[in-house]
Amino acid sequence: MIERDLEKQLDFILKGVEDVLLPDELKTLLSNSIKNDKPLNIKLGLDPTAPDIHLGHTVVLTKLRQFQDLGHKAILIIGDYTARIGDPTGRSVLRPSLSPEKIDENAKTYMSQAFKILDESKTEVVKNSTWLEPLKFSEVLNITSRFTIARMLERVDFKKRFSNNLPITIMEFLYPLMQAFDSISIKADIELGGTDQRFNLLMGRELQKEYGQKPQIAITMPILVGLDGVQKMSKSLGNYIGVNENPNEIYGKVMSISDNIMIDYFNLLTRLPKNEIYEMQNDMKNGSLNPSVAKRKLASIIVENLYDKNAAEDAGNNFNRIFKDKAMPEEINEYIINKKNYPSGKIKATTLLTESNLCSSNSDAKRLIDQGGLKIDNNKVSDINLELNLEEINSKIIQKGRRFFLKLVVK
RNA sequence: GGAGGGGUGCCCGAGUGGCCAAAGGGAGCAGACUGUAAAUCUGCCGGUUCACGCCUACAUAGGUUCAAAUCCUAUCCCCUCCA
Repeated sequence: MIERDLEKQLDFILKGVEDVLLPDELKTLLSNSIKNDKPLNIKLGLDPTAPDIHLGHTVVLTKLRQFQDLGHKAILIIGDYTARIGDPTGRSVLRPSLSPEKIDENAKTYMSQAFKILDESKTEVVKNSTWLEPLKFSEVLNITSRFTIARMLERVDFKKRFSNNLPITIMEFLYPLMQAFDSISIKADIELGGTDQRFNLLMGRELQKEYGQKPQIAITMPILVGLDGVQKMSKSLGNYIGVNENPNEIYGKVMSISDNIMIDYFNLLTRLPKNEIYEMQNDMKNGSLNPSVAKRKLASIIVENLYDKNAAEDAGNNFNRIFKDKAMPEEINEYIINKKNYPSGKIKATTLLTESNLCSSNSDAKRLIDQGGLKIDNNKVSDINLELNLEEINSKIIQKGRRFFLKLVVK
């Protein structure tokens, strides 16, 4: 079951990672696992604080999936107990705590999305309330006695808050310890996390040592840049691709990323071998590979990962149809016009655009027409004041720019 | 508790009485180009109007002025320093 070739394993494991603590230990760990044919416990903890995930979150999931592919055991920890505190990482204020119901609800949607990446049949899912809830206070004391305040304050978030006289609750101090305790409970060999998790991952090592376990290897993954190519992918910045978006949308959004962040995406979001990615990079550099071809491949892989091969193919075809052949997509949303609302039997083109939400205002609609961006049944409209006869436009297709289509239905 | 700085359009940010619907950048939209929804270039980018204009807008509420984002007063919020 386990990939026998150590170099091959390393090749996949190290692809795209930000940092490994410690690389030498990782090597021996892997070769022992191969020798004894014993899969490693790969830990990934998720706090179900946000219900929706985007590609940025899948970086670490993809890495975990890669471990699964290599024959290791993925253990996904739902931080239902830790979520009650909230990870203080990157926070300058105390997180509002979530109700257990909300956490449960989040966890469900979170999981269903995470399993688009992970192989569900090979994933062990556990809630950390399983062991954190029944923990005795004496045990908590035992854990806390092994760490000092100074050690905790090494952490930047805490240090900043402390020196700025912002409150840090003792509870928050406990967070990294709880996460560390998770590692003990499942006997983690390797824990994955984002770069910001570095401190927490290290705590796991320390505590494992204290408990006489072999300390875990910590592997951190870099932050994924968003569609703008500059800032990190995040929902609030609007530069994200949601895991639940439809295939066409995902495909198109991937095609809209800058050529120069493509390789990062290949490294972090696909499971292609390192050398294949390297080759593509080279070929693009020397001109033998057109970047658009590579990007199509990327888009297609990402859609396939989240859906399936067919969806990826369809999305690719759809993209060709619209942007290469400049034709219409296969499926077009309908927009229903209610005759009753237009007793004259006519509707202004601008009104239609705003009513259907293609444009945000009449001025916007006028601008669009003015700039030559409106087509009705493939004919460019250039008259701002154009009035359309309801009978005539039934089942016709209006197009805004290159990407937005609506099929009119007059009822 | 004291001292100071600040709140501007979707975001960042300039503007300190009229030339301000408000520089510049980003995002967004459109056009050109392109085997890319890449890059690049061009235009647009509060609402309404064919247009002149009008309306709404620079934290909130009042006020001074022919005229305020800009001055005054009060209120709310944010930040920095001191205690």
